[in-house]
Amino acid sequence: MRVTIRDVAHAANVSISTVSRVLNDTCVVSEDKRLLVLEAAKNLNYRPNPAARSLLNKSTGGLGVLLPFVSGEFFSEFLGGIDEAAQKNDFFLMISTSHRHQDEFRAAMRAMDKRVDGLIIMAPELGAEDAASIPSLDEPVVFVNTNIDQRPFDVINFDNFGGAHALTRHLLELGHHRIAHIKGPADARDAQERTRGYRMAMAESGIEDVVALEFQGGFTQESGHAAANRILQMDPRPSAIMAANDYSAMGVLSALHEAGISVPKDVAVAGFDGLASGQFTVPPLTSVRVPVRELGSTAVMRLIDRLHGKLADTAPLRLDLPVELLIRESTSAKAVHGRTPAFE
Amino acid sequence: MRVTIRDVAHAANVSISTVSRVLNDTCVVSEDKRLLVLEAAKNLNYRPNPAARSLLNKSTGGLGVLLPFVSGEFFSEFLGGIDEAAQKNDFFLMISTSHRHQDEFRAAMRAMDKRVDGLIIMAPELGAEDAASIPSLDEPVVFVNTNIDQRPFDVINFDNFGGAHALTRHLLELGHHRIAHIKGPADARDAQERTRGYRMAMAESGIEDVVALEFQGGFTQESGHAAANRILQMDPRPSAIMAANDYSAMGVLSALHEAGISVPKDVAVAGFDGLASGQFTVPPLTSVRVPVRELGSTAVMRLIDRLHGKLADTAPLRLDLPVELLIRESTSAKAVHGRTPAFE
DNA sequence: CTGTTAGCGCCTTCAT
DNA sequence: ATGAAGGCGCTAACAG
Repeated sequence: MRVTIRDVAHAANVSISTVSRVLNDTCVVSEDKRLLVLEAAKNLNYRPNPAARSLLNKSTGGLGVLLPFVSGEFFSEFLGGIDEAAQKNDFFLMISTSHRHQDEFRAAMRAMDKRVDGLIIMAPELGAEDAASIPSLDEPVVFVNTNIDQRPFDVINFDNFGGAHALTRHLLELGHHRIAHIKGPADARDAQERTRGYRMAMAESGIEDVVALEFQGGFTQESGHAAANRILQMDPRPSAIMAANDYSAMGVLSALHEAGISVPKDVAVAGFDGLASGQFTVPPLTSVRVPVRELGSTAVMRLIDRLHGKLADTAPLRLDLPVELLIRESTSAKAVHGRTPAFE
Repeated sequence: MRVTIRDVAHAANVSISTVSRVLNDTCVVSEDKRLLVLEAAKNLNYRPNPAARSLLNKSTGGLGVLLPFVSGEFFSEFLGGIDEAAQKNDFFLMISTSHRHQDEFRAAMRAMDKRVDGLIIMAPELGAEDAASIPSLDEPVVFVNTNIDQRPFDVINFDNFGGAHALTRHLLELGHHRIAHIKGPADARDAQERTRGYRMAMAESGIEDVVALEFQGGFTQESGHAAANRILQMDPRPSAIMAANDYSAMGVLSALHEAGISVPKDVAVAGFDGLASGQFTVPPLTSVRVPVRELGSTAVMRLIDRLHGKLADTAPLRLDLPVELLIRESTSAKAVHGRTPAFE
């Protein structure tokens, strides 16, 4: 933070406004002075101070991303999509995590405030109270994988309900009736939607009392492992397990392996998310591919459109990205490939 | 218009400086005015503008992270470690990627400049020319997983050489002699170190002409797959393959699977990085666990110490974090099943 | 075309 | 204890 525009002006024997004009190419400057300025700036290794600039501009050139975690395949892919789109549009990225905690969520919001031009928020567990505090920000916000029904924000989600419905139907069509379901975190709306899809498909098949088949999980491998062990104690034992996400399903696989139970012969297993590592499990995991990367890039593009004022009085976006059934060996020795049946 | 300190001062019937003093708790203010200010600030939802503040402070409260990619298990875990440590110390995070391209690397450096108080840079492919341009920054820098021999920066690496050496010895001790090696990107120093460890162990075993056993890879699954197919055409065929990282090794596993070759019975396979998903491959992958998460948090702590001036005239850090051999079934059936290895 | 001037929002001496 | 005034580095009027 040492060499300023003033130093450059002095070195080039011009005024500071001329320097500014040359560097921003904001109006015509005589060629000789232009070169002089460029030369001086280069020699002095001058780099404008973005803080000073954004004090005038009211714009930072940055996008904020607030999500539960940065690690894990799901968030990692999401960030990849965000990063690519942001870089392509010359925005820098500020990233914060909530760890699904309200206080960290608020702290992150505070930290991003005015340091970025817009926010992308993923908070599946976001309660109504937090949602209410969001309009206090000046920046436009795009929510992803979050259910904010009542507010005028752009919202981009996956078709969690449709995917879970299709996945459950897949199991039903294989002849399974007793399909246990391992739920995600109770407060996460995406998890709730998946459970809803499960229940709907079961109900459509005339299967009552699914509640007895539902087990609490937490989107983690450990929770899936624990739930599987509880499921194994049921009598009669379910012939299939549909976990709310792939990590849980991987926990299930390891629990079944430990118990000497063969998949899919004895018990079929399915996950959700379509993580790349699901190809490498034993056996490869049936799942629902959600377009995580695309979710990120779509959110960035939408946000940038808003920032450019292109969407000034457009109605808030409400988009559910389509998901895709990935049938692998964990449910059926025969692997097929297909899109989500239209359930809208 | 956004609400400024002036609005608060007006609403509370005090001067701007009083507001500043109350909000920053910078000197004693009479209790009644204090409450007045706090009240007004709350009512107006006043949030100080960080740009204006950092113009004076010359500090932003942020850390920059520059790395090749954000997605993938390796970078994802690294970011997790960074995020945790940064959050604990109330620093926000700016993240940019180079995709291993020089121009993107420089663009990212420019974007971070002055927007953060310090930088963590992971650039295994960093050439001497780029290294030369780095001192032009005013912020302190900690390099991770990067070899910058000649410059006075803090550098934290893994013991790539030692890990590769130990891993190769493990294969040699299992009785393998013809051990093929799939290298990482030619310009990546961490990959080079791993290759060096491989060569050293081979040489110590009296095995000459290893160059014929080395194949170019690129740290990706696809490159590992392609290299494996080339290896399979060798005559005599190597009995073991040591890949420069886990992703390559997973590509090898799939190529061998396609070719109907059994692992580890026909060919043993080993990776490097110790990714979590290596537990789920068929068979589970022998690897070298590198403490990625710890690398991130250590770098943050070191950087913050520098920022606090605690390390004013300390010599630059040069630290190699220890790695750990993870022996799984892809090299030795004994690891999981408790059977005698077939080679003996 | 170019230089001078007035802020952007805030903190920090200075006075009072 | 409080208010007024002077920048931080930069851009955007406004004159010349």
